Amino acid sequence: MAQTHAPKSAAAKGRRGVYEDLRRRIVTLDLAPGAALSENELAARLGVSRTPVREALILLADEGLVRVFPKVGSFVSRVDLQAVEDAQFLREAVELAALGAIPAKPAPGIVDRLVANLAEQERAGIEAEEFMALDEVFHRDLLDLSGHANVWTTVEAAKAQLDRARRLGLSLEPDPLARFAAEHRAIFDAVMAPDRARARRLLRAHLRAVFNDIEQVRAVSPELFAGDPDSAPTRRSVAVWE
Amino acid sequence: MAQTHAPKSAAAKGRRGVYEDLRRRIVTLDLAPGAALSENELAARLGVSRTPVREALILLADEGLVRVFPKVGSFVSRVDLQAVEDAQFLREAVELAALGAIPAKPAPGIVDRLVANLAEQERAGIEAEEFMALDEVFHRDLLDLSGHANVWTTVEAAKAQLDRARRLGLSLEPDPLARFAAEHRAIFDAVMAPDRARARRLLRAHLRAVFNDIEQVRAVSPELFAGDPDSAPTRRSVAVWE
DNA sequence: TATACCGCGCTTGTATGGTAGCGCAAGCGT
DNA sequence: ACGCTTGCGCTACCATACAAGCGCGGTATA
Repeated sequence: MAQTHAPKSAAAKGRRGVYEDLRRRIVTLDLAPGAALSENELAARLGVSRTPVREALILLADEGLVRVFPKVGSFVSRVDLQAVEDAQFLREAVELAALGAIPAKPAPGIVDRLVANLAEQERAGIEAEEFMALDEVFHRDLLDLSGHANVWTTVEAAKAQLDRARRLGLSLEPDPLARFAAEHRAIFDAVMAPDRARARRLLRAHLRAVFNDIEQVRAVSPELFAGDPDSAPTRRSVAVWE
Repeated sequence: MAQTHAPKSAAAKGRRGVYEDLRRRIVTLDLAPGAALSENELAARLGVSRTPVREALILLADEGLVRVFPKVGSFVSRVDLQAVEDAQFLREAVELAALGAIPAKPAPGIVDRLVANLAEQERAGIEAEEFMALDEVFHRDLLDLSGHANVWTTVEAAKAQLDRARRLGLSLEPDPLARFAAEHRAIFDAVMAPDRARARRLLRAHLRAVFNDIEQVRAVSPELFAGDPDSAPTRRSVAVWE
């Protein structure tokens, strides 16, 4: 955990910058579920005042990635199985509906992007982080084909819940990336065939693959999951030598 | 427009109170699309400081009900046809998917609530506002039957976009409430039959009924709709004698 | 030793002050 | 009379100060 000394964020300041930074660190598990998020500490570390930090936390709380206990503290949300299941349900509903709304002649520009994207995914020796980004764009473009690209923001929020769970289980399989890429390719082919029924079946199976791993992770690292839905946080006093 | 004099909101203060108050006034068209929402003015009118007002506006902007132009002003979002269509798409996808996830033996408690709700809807001489509230609970409970009640928050956000459009067209039909109630009844009967295919068909038709009116409204009151997607607001100087 | 109590430090929530930026409008130059 | 410039008032944005509340930890007490 390389803790750089002072300002730390060369990226964009302001509410937007803080939001994006925190969100990225949460979904990538750089900030573990349950971690404390003190407004003061974050403000000092990011080199801004409490205001933009606080506003970013409010947005993240609204998104379900942060839990705020008034007058007590703010924390990274633990992985709630019900929340993951709900996110899965929402995403599946939207993406499958989008499949049915794709016109007979899809927009060529988007199709080209998807083709290039798939090629990148199948590149040998690709890193997990890069693959996740490509995965995101793939599903986004798939939604874009239906003409409802704006709905992505909603799917994205649900996807955040799923991604945390997915990353927990990434190490359980030898090479999941190649499998995901193959599934993406199969889905794309079915869409372009066009074979709607097959596309639906494949996409549904692809989306549901997440749950295979998550239960195993729960057995290994139960502290990352929410036991009591409304459990209160606790405070700890630690002695330091400055 | 009865402008009460001073504190105006006897309801809950704080961020939550301001948010709920503003949201209610926006979706009920009490605050018209395009209306200016000055932090200072709202803070003064609601009897709180700018901070909770600002935070509420941020949440509303994230929800798409408010548009913020930095250093210029905040305004109630105009009705964007694309946004309405996207909200429709999302809601349809989720609610139809929920229909498919309803178990063979639905939870009796929820069913009882639905039965009572339908009876209320069919009451003679019911007010529009009260009916809208019942409509909300009806669809919420329908989602609850599938076991994914938490997804309602997302549907609710989409519904806000739709409700504004719907209220604009409420006066175009002699008695739309009775028709809505009848459709609700038919959907509920199909769900309980159970006849999934019929339920799907009826629910889809019910949800899409909104668009029948909205185009007519656009012809009558174009200023409520967004022309240019990214049109900038303008400032006006008015002379007053205090 | 076990237990009730009270204070203190931390937290978020709210209020207020200062800053930068935008758009209009009046005023100057042409 | 027309176009450019400059000033002004407003805005949202960020920083800071103040207030209120919760929970732990030490202390006094049974």
